Order: sequence, then C-alpha cells, then structure tokens
Amino acid sequence: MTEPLAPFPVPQDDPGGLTDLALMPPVGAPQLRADAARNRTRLLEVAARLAAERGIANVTMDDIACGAGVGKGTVFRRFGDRTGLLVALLSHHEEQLQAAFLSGPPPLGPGAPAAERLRAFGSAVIHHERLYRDFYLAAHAEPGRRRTNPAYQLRVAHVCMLLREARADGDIELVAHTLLGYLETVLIDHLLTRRGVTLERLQAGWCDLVDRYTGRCTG
Amino acid sequence: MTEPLAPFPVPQDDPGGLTDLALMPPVGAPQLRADAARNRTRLLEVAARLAAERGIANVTMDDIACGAGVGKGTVFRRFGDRTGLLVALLSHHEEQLQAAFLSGPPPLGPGAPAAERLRAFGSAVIHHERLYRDFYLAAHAEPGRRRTNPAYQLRVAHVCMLLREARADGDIELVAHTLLGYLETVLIDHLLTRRGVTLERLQAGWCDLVDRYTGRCTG
DNA sequence: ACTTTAAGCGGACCGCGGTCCACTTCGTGT
DNA sequence: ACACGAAGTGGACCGCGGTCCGCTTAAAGT
Repeated sequence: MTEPLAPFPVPQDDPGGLTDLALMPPVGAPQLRADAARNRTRLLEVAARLAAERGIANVTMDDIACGAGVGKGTVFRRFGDRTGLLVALLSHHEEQLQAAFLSGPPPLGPGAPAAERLRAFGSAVIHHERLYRDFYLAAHAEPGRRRTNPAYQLRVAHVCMLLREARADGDIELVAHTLLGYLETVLIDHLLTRRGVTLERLQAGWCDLVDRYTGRCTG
Repeated sequence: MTEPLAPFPVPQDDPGGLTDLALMPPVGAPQLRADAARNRTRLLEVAARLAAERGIANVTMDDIACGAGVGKGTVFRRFGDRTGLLVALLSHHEEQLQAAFLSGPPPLGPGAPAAERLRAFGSAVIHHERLYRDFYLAAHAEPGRRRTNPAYQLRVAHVCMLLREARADGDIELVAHTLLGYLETVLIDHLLTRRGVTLERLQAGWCDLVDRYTGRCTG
C-alpha cells in the first residue's frame, strides 16, 4: 500500500468515460449534459482526494458517491463500474505518457533510432506504472479487461511500429505482446517488492530482451 | 464460457488446501479430522460437478456449500476463499502437468536437450491451460496472488534450471519470468479468442522466444 | 414562454464473497 | 468409560459492487 500520491487534475473532456485512455480521439464523444459533466468532475475529484488520503484500496464506490453528494446510481451510470472509474482517474497520467512516447523528445519520442526508442519505452513505462502503482494494480484487478482497453492497444501498436522500424524479424504482434508482458504492472511489482529485484536489473533485463529481437545478432 | 469439461477425480490428500499445487511436499500437512476430510472431498466433488454442469463462473460458494450439505463457514475454513477452492480443484491436473515435465518422458521430461525441453514445455503449458481454461481464468481472477502460488514458483524454478542447463546467458530469473509471461493464461486466451491467433502461430512464437535466449546466435 | 423527451438522478434493493461466534464433534490421554 | 480441549461446524450477519426503476431536469424545437 503505497499511500499519498498528490492530488492531480481531473480531465474535463471525454464525457462518457468510454474513450478514456485513448489519446487523441475525443471525437465521437456523445457530449454530456451540463449537470452530468459537473458531477463527473466532482466524482473524479472526490475519488482522487479520498485515494490520496487513505489509498485507493480503502475507498468504496459509496464513499465516492456520497462524498460528491450524488447517488450511487449516478456513479455507475457514468463510469460503468469500479474499473471504469479507476481508468478514468488514470487517464490524465496515461495520456501524458502517451504524449511522451508519441510526440515527446527523443529518445522516447520520434527522432531516435527505433531500438533506442524501445529501450526508452520500457524504462518510461516501468517508472510511470511504479509512480501510480496502486492505481494500476487496482485498475488491473480484472485481468481479462486489461488488454481490451485502448491504452493497452495503443502500446501494442506503438511497440509493433518500433519493431518494424527496427527491422525486427519474427511475428511482430506476438513479439510486441511478449515485450509488453515483461512490463506488466503486476509482474514488475512482484519482482521489485517480493523478489528484491532492483530497478537497474529490471531495466537491464528489458534492454536485453529488446536487443534479442532488434538485431544485434540476428541482424 | 467454455462449458462442460468432464468431471474429474478429486485429490484426497493435501488436507489444508494450502500446499496445493506444490508437487511432492504433502509433508507438513497438518492431518485433517475424519469428518473434515470427508467434507473436503464432498465439497470438491460437488464443485466439480456443478462446474461441469453450468461452468465454474456460474457456481457460487453457497451453491457448493449447500450442495455438499454443509455450512458456508465450513467451505471458507477449509479453502480460505474462492481462489483457494479453485486452486484445490485444479491441483490434480496441475500435478499431472508437473509430473510430466519433472519426470515424464522426453522431450518434455528429462532426457532431451534443455532447449528442446523448453520448447516442449511451452507447448505443454499452452495445451494444458487451454484444456482447463475456465478454471485457470477463474483462479487468476486475483492477479496479485498468481505468482506467489507454489505451482507458479515451481514453473519458474523449472524454467530457470532448463535455461541454465542450456547455457542461456543473461539474467536467468528475469528471462524465466519473461518466458512464463508469454504463457500467461489470460494472454494466450486473448490472442487465441480475441485476436484470432492460431495455436501453431503461438507455438512458433514460443519456440522463437526460447531460441533467442538459448543460443542459436549468442551461442 | 411552453412542450417534449431523452438524459440524468438517487437510493432502495440484490447477490455474492467473506467473517464471526456460539455450539458440536472427534479423538486422545487417563 | 469418560472428560476435556482442539478442531470443526453452520448460518446469521456484514460490506461492497452492481442493478433497477420511478422521478426530475436540462436543453432543443416551435
């Protein structure tokens, strides 16, 4: 239970909570009614505040609803379920990460060689997910949904692109999933906290993995 | 929801349900009272039967308790929680798999070259988990616990051993986790059912991954 | 301004996993 | 045979996530 995590801004856009975590396409968002938008914002603010106070694991949906002065039904109508709320909470940070690897400065963003960008990608993801560890762990409580969410799919697409650009041989999509498997929040957390693996070691392992697929020996 | 899955034998040993999935060490098991052992068996039988009838996802803990004619408290005392019960249900199959790669015939068991055994291992795990898909998916509902269970740790140890035997270079433990990440039930299932990847392709991807670490180019 | 209506709202309600604790039973030592 | 303690038992109880449905309200059309 990593606690505080300073409160953070709540995104105003993305009304439905459905396109969350997909950078770029706020298109097709069905436009919320004014009161609904207000409630959405308040709910996210309250959730963030309570999570900062006592850790997201100790915040119930009722807490959030009643903290925002709305009924429980409103919360579920807006976010679908608990996971949806968590995803929405994470979306702001997630978008920052996405912006960094899609259009930020090299070596993470465009400009550096693909292999180098891949290495930087791993490092960035590890740090990012570590920073918001509790949220990611909570949001991944339902393992089946993880890979269907837009943020994950964007990562897959991005890694595929870099692999192709790096002339990686083999089944690109499968390789991408293999690489992303290494970056799984739960695995990283397990290795770091339960197995005593250091961050440097993790990073080295990532670079090694990337190298195995992006040439060095198979050209 | 893959349904039927013929009923299967229920293990009589392993009283506490705690050492389940750890092949070999029924040592240290605290010896159940006769009635408790009887109830344990009945519970597992009922659970297996109901799961075969309507799929494990549609079986509640109350169903099982009342189907076995015992109170709910009894179920939880014996198995700790739902996951514990599922693990116990799987333990028989899991042990068969373990026996196969620990002491079965080559190429999966001892006798074949390590790299070949590793390739066979992936194939075996993929088929095995696919066979009991629903159970594994249900048992992995809580992602954090997966890697702390004895069965997973045994897999890690086994893969580490084979990697060392194959003179794989790099950080063996991390490599083992990378490999096992590829075999994650949820990932495999996602690729097979949601992404239309074929079994052969999956298998080829596994062999490729193994080869990257066990020589071929890095010697 | 007035109507209309789809979207939003709230909170009672449900089912499930999990806990608790007073009571029973097994099996051991005498 | 018996007494006694540890292990086992059952079912009432709890909290949480999630649903339902009758009421309210924002905002678009006229």
